[in-house]
Amino acid sequence: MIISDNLKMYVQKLRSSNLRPTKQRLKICQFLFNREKTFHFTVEILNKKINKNRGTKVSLATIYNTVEAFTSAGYLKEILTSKNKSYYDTNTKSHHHFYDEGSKELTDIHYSQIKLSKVPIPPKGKKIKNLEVVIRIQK
Amino acid sequence: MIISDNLKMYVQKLRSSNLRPTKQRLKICQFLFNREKTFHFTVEILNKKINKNRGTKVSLATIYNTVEAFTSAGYLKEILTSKNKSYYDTNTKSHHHFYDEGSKELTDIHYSQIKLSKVPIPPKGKKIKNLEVVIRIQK
DNA sequence: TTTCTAGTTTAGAATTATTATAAACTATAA
DNA sequence: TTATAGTTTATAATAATTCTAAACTAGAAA
Ligand SMILES: [Mn+2]
Ligand SMILES: [Mn+2]
Ligand SMILES: [Zn+2]
Ligand SMILES: [Zn+2]
Repeated sequence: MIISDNLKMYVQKLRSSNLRPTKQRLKICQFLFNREKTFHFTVEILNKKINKNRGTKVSLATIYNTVEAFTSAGYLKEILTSKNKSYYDTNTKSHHHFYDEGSKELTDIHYSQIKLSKVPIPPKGKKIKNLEVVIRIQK
Repeated sequence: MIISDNLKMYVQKLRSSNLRPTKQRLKICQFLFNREKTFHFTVEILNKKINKNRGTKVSLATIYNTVEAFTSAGYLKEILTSKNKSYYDTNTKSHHHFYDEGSKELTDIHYSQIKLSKVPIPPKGKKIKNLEVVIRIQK
């Protein structure tokens, strides 16, 4: 197996978070992070894509474990949008989304594209943890 | 059984939506709508409250059916906030929420308390269905 | 008032997404 | 090379919700 440059990069990235660079994790890194644009996905989608072309299979449990590990490490962000499925995002910067109720797909909205000119003060003792907007759209 | 005035009102309300005024639905109406302030709940919470004091029990299936029927009829609104549990709201007007990640409770924010001075145009062919903000708070 | 029937309730089974378990495997430090 | 903690995996368990089908009932019609 030829170790490409970006593979070496992912090995470092994983090591820096105390995650061993296993072949499963590296395969998932390549798939998720070796791309230009933001990728939004559910575990179901990721599992299908990773295991599409036959070859060494990555188990569903490992897909779940890895998504959880990458989220904890800050490589992925969870987007709360749907009531019965978790969505994840390779764009970990603070930003907003369109959520298409028909196709069930998320699209990025750059943080500066929404301006909140009035925001209420949270109840005392509480602070705002997250203020990212999900705009629900449909045909 | 004495039929109180508000019970008669709920009978009409249900009939107007082609829902038969069964004793289960009326009990749930009394509990949900005979109050001053907004009530936010999950099916689990509603089930506990309705079946707290022993007496005639309403089955969990009926709680689910009724919440679904009331939501379709426009008497309840579903709030998408948590990844694995549905939240409902007796306040069906357009408004925003604080969601406390600790207590997992929703609090109303009046529609006028948040001002969005810049909102992106949705992709062509799509229109905005809902623009209600959930502000996640914690200690 | 009685009868009829579509609508409703219910217990329990099924489904879906996710998490837990525990045995087999493996990266890597010693 | 060996030891071992971390990882993967199949499978079981769990939690929320939906489905199923039999029993029940509201209310229209006879
Ligand atoms: Mn669910
Ligand atoms: Mn779940
Ligand atoms: Zn995004
Ligand atoms: Zn509310």
